[in-house]
Amino acid sequence: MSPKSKEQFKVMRQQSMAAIKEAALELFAERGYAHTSIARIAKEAGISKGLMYNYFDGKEGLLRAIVEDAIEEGQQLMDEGLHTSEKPEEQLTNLLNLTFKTVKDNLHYWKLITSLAFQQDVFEGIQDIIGPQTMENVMAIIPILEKLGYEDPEKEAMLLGASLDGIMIAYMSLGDAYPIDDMKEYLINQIIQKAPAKNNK
Amino acid sequence: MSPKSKEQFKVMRQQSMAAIKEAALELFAERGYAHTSIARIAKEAGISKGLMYNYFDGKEGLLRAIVEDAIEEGQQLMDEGLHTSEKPEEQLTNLLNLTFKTVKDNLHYWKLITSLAFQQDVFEGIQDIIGPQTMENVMAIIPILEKLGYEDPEKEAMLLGASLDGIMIAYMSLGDAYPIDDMKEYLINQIIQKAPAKNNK
Amino acid sequence: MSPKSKEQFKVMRQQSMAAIKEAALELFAERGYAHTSIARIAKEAGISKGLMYNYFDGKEGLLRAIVEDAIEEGQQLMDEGLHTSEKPEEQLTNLLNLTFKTVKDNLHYWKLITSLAFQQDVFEGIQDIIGPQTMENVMAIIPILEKLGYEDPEKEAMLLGASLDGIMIAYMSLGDAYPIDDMKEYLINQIIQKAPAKNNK
Amino acid sequence: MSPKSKEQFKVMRQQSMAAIKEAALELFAERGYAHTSIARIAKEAGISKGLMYNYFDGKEGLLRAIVEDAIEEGQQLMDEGLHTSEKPEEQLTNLLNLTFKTVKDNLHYWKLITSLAFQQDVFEGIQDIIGPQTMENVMAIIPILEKLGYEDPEKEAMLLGASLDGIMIAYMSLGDAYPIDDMKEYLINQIIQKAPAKNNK
DNA sequence: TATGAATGAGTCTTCATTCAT
DNA sequence: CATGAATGAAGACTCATTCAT
Repeated sequence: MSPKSKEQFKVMRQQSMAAIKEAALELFAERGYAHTSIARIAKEAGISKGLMYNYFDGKEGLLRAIVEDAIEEGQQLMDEGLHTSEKPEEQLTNLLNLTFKTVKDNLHYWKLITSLAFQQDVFEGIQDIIGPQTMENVMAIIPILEKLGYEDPEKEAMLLGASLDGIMIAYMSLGDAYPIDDMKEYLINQIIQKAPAKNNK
Repeated sequence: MSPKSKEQFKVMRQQSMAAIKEAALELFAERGYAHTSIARIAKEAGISKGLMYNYFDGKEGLLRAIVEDAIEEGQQLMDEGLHTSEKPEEQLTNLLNLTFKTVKDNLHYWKLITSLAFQQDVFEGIQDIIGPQTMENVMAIIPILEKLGYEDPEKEAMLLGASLDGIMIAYMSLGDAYPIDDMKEYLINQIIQKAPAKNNK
Repeated sequence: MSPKSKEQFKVMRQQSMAAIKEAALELFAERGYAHTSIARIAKEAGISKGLMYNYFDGKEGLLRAIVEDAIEEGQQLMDEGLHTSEKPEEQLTNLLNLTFKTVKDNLHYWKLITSLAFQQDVFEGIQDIIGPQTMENVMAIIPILEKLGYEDPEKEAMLLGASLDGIMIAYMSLGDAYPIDDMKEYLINQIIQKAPAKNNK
Repeated sequence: MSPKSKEQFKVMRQQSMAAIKEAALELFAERGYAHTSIARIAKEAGISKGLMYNYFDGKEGLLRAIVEDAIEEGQQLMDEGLHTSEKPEEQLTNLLNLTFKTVKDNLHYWKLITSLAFQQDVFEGIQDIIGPQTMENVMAIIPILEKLGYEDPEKEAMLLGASLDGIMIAYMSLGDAYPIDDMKEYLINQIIQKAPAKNNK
């Protein structure tokens, strides 16, 4: 009733929601959305099944909330990466380094996102969130590639986006058996070296 | 005196199996394995639920049969592509053209295969079939890239494999909104052009 | 069309029916009626599922046919046992020896009959066959026990019947771990020895 | 603020479990395990199909829980029967009276146990519970028979066990048409009378 | 706010039986 | 007479969701 207890409730609410999302994220990513039960999530999060329905709009709503979090976080990091330097080589290097770091640090998020990306059995709302975001990321890279002298920076950006997706998928599938750091270095080098250099007056 | 001949039975069986696999392939690819019910497959294939169990070892067995078909077909095409020319540029061009054509012609297969490739909720046996096959395809490209003068053909092959995966995924997600043919041309050109040319004499 | 082929058909018919009953008996006895499928019986008997329905009235009809065979055979042996001697001790000994031998030689039959005897989930017709037969066997022993001097031969016959049932069940459950031959000797001795001796002159 | 208390939940659980076990016991005993469906049990118990799975590990788990209850109860009564007197005749009389009373009072339990005892289509775990228990009961009787002067108390105990089994089966099959009380009296008398009397100085 | 008992629709799977040939 | 493909009803089991407290 008192303002203080309202504040306390809010904190508890946040904690519970975070716990639920964290548990669900890990389970969705590792075992798949369909094979993860609400009961299991609740158990892992240390709360009751019923409580989940106080905070999220069912299982689907929970998934949506997680995906939205992931997108938001991804966007923030992408923005940071773009504003660290003026030199396109460094911008690109920073951006890719950041991308790889982010994926490695938040493997659960990316496993989930990627697996949802082309699962048609997932609720439509989710696809509508993921698709545009990918587009945006590609768009952000175009100016950098332009400055590097690429004649067709749109295509190169799309190719880079596809390569990144492919590398991430391999990494997610194979785990540490995949030489992701070597691939990162190789990818960055290739993009910078094959760029028409003279443009860089 | 006149029971159905063995030949007749064989034909019936093969027709039913084909109908079931065809219906299941489309549904698995478009709606996902988990969200496709046996009842739906049977309805789509025009047979009863029970008949599926005469031919396949449950839902999982059906999936496995479909995947094995896909792998087998993919392998055949890959082999063909490698033996059409001696020039590495042509070999690569042929191989990639063939790959893109195959994927476009058998979109259901590839959607399914790709979606399974990093779905954790799928049975282990399936993963064990898909993984090695991908490896083999990458290995087959290494010698071609070597002849093209690449210093690190293994890495370049892995990068190419990843790029292909990424392009295919985008195409599968976005459909004809994705300029897959342009991407193919661009990819082929890039790989050939950025190859250390002098090696070729 | 010719008489000869009619005869041949009859022989084939008998062979097929016998093969089916034999296979079904073993499977029913060892795995239970409910857990034995028609498909399995047909496979074991080396015939097709459909053929079974030419000879028997479904799964239940098959069971009934087998039980009737068993009852008939049991009755024959019981009759033989009664007419081998005039001395009640020998009659009893013969009868029990024969009973034990029959059960051991036709374990499948007796396992099946006994398991059916107090399974309420079995079709009513079956119970109606088994119950009276048991009664008859008990009745047949009464005169022997009377001659042995028992004051209450009906009760003693019922007790003997119950003991036999119990021993058989233990043997069927435990197999050769149960000392059935020792039990037989012991049972026969007990019945003869505890009989009021003076009658025996 | 006021969720249901743990105590309340516990009561609810126990009520539901008891209702389920009670309904299942009766149905299993009267219609057989295989022919009793979960749906029927739920209907009879007045709960939903799903609830059963909250408390028991499937149909088999339910059966096991019931059997374990029966075994436990049986063991308790057996222990009581042994400690009421020092005279072997009275001990035996008490034990058998108690056994018959228990069976009559808990007919469902004993029908179920007995029918399971030699049903091959029942899960192995169940057999492993029933077998040893039967053995124990037989062993407990040996010392009493020894005191009564039997030369071979092991065999006599096994015979007694078998007779009891046989009587119970007849009673279970025929119901009140079987003179179970007369049989009890007769059995007790026979065992005591045929015992080598002089031992009893 | 929080709990977890209860629900019931939906799923996979089995199998006795039918039937065209 | 003989086959085995095909059927479909029935059963066990799962799990997202609701609700009384």
